[in-house]
Amino acid sequence: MTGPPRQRNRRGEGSKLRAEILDAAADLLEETGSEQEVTLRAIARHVGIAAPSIYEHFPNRDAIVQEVVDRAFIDLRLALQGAWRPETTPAGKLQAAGLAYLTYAQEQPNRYRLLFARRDLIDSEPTIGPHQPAADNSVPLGPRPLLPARPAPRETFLVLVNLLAACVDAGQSTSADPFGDAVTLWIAMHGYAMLRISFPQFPLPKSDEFLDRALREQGHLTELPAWTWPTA
Amino acid sequence: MTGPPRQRNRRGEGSKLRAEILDAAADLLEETGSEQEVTLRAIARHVGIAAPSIYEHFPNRDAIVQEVVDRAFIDLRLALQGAWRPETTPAGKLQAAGLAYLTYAQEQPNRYRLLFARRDLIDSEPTIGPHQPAADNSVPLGPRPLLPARPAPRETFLVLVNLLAACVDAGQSTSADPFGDAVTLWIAMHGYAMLRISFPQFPLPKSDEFLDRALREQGHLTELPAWTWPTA
DNA sequence: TGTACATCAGTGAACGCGCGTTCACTGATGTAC
DNA sequence: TGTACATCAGTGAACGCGCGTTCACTGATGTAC
Repeated sequence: MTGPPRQRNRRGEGSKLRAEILDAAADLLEETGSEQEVTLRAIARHVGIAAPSIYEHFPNRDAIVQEVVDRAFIDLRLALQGAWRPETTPAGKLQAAGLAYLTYAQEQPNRYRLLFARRDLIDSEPTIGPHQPAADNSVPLGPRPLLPARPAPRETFLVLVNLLAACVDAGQSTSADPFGDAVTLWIAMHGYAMLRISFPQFPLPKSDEFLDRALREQGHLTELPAWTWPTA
Repeated sequence: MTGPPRQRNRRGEGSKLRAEILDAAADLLEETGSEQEVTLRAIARHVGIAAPSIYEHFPNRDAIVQEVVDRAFIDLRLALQGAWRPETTPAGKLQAAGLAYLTYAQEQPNRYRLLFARRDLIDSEPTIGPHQPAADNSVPLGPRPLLPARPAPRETFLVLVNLLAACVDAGQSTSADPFGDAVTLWIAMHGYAMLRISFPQFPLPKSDEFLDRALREQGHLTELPAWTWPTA
């Protein structure tokens, strides 16, 4: 460790260091792009503390990474839910959330990739729900029982489902299967986001154009607001 | 190292070990799912040799991983190109290649993920080509100059472009921009493949249904052969 | 055909490194009286 | 107000481990004569 010794937190403020550790881990992850490089000692260096100090706040290295991933999913969900103004129409909300999704992936590519790369998350992720029969639009969108194991991915995806269902209710989408169409929409957005991360030089369409096309073709949206702000 | 000592190769057959090393590295990668776990010593253990023996055939660990990635891209391209019978129509070829793509990703998920996860590949991948004006269908599909740095990803993608352009020529696609539409098709297939890998339990559509929908909507195919073999 | 020797595939021991984790500790902060 | 003491945030040294890489070597395979 270099530099002047760190000012110690006062009594009762030990949790400040906990937050600093998590921030440092998230920073390191985004910088290095590799979960393996987020070592306990690298985190400690980044915060400016001795490595054993971390054990006051986390039982082991993996607990830190786990919490970083959970926070990343929550941040993504909050980004989607905070993307629109309250008075916006459902279609405008879905459009804004979609752009927020692509923007999140583009601005924090390594964090976004990590969301889908954790083996434990992959293995434990339960079925979100069966395909709903397309007879009516009554997708079970209310509060579902939260399974204890990592609800974050499910909750994030359900934002999309709910928004699309709201479009149907408002007559702005002709989707007969909002759940299934939200899945296809997600596939398109994920594919776009991942390819853009993997090959930044590849001539992908612009994100707003791609998103509008996906909303129309995969989400069966019939009315889409014009873009009023510039996108990449 | 355990077990009986390995039978040494005869003179002039040293390159057999080279192939074994590459195979072992590919196996390890698919088993562990993590590039970092493909250590030089783990490879040596898997082959049944002493670790330094590898240096007879590769300058260092990274050269092995690099070659594994290159081979994976080539294998994917060969899988696409070997997917159809010679007498198949262009639309049938594209359909078969698309299914081969999704199958490759599903059967070798970690290998597929690695294709898109190498930082050096990402940074060095040059622009494949600009969007072509949609005025005519003359996408430059002939042999392009192969840039020395990692042509494998480009060549693989160009298989899709060429197949879609052939569909246009044969009147089986109304695409006005085969290059751009192949990009969108690739986005859809990549999104499907990656989500299926990340969340095997998630209720995605079946791969043949998804593919046909993508071929129609993204590829503007007008005629699609019926599936004559079962898919997952 | 026999033998001395060169070649070459592969080995074993060792190196320095960064890692996660443990342990006994230090010294400033706050509290009891 | 002063002082002894408990608390608690954080430290420094050390551990065993697996890693990539190096080095001098071994011993079977093939060749020259």
